[in-house]
Amino acid sequence: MTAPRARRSTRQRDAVRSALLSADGFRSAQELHDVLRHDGADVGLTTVYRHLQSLADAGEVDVLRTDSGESVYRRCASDEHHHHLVCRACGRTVEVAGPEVEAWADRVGQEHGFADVTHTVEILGLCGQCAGAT
Amino acid sequence: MTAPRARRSTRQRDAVRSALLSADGFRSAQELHDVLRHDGADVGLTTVYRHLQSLADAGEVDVLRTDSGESVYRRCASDEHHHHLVCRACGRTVEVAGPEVEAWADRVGQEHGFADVTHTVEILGLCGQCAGAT
DNA sequence: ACCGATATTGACAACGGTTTTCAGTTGCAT
DNA sequence: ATGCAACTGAAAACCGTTGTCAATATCGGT
Repeated sequence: MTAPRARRSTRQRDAVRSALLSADGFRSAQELHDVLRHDGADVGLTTVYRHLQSLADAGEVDVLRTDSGESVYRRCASDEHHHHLVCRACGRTVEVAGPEVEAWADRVGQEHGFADVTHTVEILGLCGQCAGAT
Repeated sequence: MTAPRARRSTRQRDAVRSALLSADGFRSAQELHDVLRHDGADVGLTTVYRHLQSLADAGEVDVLRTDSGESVYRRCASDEHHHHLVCRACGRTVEVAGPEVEAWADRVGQEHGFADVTHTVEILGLCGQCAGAT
């Protein structure tokens, strides 16, 4: 519960980071855990959860919630604020900017007297490959 | 698991419906259960979950996921596709339309070769009352 | 290189929301 | 009224996630 005074670099943390890097879409903690085990990295599931959380807190990874309620993580190329176009079938993800959406959300908030306005915007679809494979 | 062939009208289903109607924002299953019990309606938690799910499937109520991962439900005034401006503090909700956002999402999907595109858009903030009560 | 302080790890248990189970109850068509 | 299928709800199962805590690993100081 007490916050660490310094962050140490460990085999496990690096393993989680690299597993994220080798993924091309959002992955759940358990999926990443499986990948790591398959690669022989042998990192505890608890530890995977902890690092994902800490990386998310640090802004190194983006977090989304699936319809089933589980959290999925992704190391995004852009550090800027952006949104995602995600393939429902394979998880492939494209990072997209949407200046007009940002403006719209802020304006709507203001019009209704809301302060401290944030928003969540995600686009789902079937990517070219998955749509073709019908 | 087998789908019912007919839907019956019961005291419990009506109770859940009316509890939703008297709420002005999104409510969790457990909150609704508490309200019902407080009103002497005495409906089982399991039953509340079942009806919320069935009402959601029928499109009678909208469902959102909170940050903590729990589902919250609301009977919306509009049957049309719309989004929500929700107060982080009190849950008060305003239904908003966003034609430009719809267009933007569709365009982004198309540009990247995605088919069957849907989107989720929610705006969060502090409503006038809650922001003032700091 | 060695030490000691302390951050990290991981098996396991606990947690919280949601779903399933199943035996008893109730609505509704006949 | 009667029968059947839908409905109910207490309890158990489920599942992702977080807390516990003893053992271990890291790293700055020596």
